[in-house]
Amino acid sequence: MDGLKIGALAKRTGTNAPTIRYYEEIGLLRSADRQAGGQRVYSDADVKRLTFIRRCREFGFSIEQVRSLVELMQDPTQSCVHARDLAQEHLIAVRAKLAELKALERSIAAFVASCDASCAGGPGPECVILDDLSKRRVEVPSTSKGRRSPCGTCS
Amino acid sequence: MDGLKIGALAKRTGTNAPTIRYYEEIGLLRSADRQAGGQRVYSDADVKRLTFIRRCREFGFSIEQVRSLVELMQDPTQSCVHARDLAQEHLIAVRAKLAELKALERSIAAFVASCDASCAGGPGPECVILDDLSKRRVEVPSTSKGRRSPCGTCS
DNA sequence: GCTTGAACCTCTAGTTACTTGAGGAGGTAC
DNA sequence: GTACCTCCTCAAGTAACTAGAGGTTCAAGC
Repeated sequence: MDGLKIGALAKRTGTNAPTIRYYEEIGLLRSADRQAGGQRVYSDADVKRLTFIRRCREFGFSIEQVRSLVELMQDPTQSCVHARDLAQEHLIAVRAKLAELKALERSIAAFVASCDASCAGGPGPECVILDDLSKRRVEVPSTSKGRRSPCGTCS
Repeated sequence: MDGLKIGALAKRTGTNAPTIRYYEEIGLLRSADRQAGGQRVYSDADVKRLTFIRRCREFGFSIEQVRSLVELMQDPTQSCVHARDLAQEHLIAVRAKLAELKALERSIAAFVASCDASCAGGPGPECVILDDLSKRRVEVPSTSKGRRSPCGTCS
C-alpha cells in the first residue's frame, strides 16, 4: 500500500492537497520523497503521521501544540505524560472558551427575545435596543424583564 | 467632553489605538477630523459608535456583520427588525459552535482520563493512546471503559 | 506514438481581524 | 530647551490555511 501521491494521501486523511504542502513547508510533515517527475510520494508512515496531525487539529490544538505532540510521538526519550499535560492545558482553555460562548449565547438569545418583545420594526437609528449596544457595559436584559419601553417608532 | 485624541478614545472604549486606525482604514469608522498637527480628534458620537462596534465584536459578529449593523443604526430608512434577524442568524451559528465545543471538551477530558488510567509515563512513541490518534476515526473511549491495555512501557 | 484530461508542480496573493515595529513628528511639563 | 510621551504613516507579521495562475507529469484510450 506504499507509494501514494498527494491526492491519494489527501483523500485517505481528509485533508486538502495544498494543506499537505503547507504542512510540509512549515515542517510539520517531513519533506516528501519525489518521483522522477517531481511528484511527491508518500508511505503508510506519512498517512499515519498526517492522520495524527489532523486529529489533533480537530481537537483544536494549535499548529505549535501539534508540533510538540508530533515530536513527542517520535522521540523515544520523551514521556507520553507530556502529552497528557498538553491535553490538560488545552482542556482548560476549551472550558474557558465554552463558558464564554455560553454567556454569549444567553446574551444573543436575550437580545433576540427583547427585540421580539419590544420592537415590531421601525427605523434602526431610533431602536432603543440597538442604541443600548452603544452604551458602555449595559447588560442585555436577561429575558422578559420588561425593563425598557419599546422604541418610540416601533410596535 | 469633546475633542478626544486617539489614546483617550482607546481608553474609553477598551480598544487599542492601532485598531481604531484600522477601523478607520476599512471604513467602519468615519475618517476622523484632524488637529493642525495631523492628530486625530474624536467626539462623543465617535465614542458611541466605537463602543457599539466593540460590543458587537465581543458578541462575535464579524466585521462585515458589524458593518451592516452600523449602517442600519444610522439609516432611518432601514428597519431594526433586520438587526434581530442578523442576531438570530448569529445565534444559530453560536449554538452550532457551542455543540462542537462541548463534544470537543468531552473528547479531551476522556483523553486525559484515559492517560491517567492507562499510562504512568514512558516513551511517547510507544504510548498506545497517542498511537490511537494516528488511526482513523477512532473514538476516544468515553471514560473508564477499559477497552485497551496500557502502553507497553507505561504503568 | 499521440492526444486528452486529470492530477500534479511552484509561486504568489488573499483571507480575518487585527498586532507589532520602524522611523519620525507633535505636544507638554519642567 | 530638552526630555518624554503620544501621535503619525507605512510596512510587515500573525494563524492556518485557501485560491488562482501558469506550467508539467502521468495514465488511459485510440
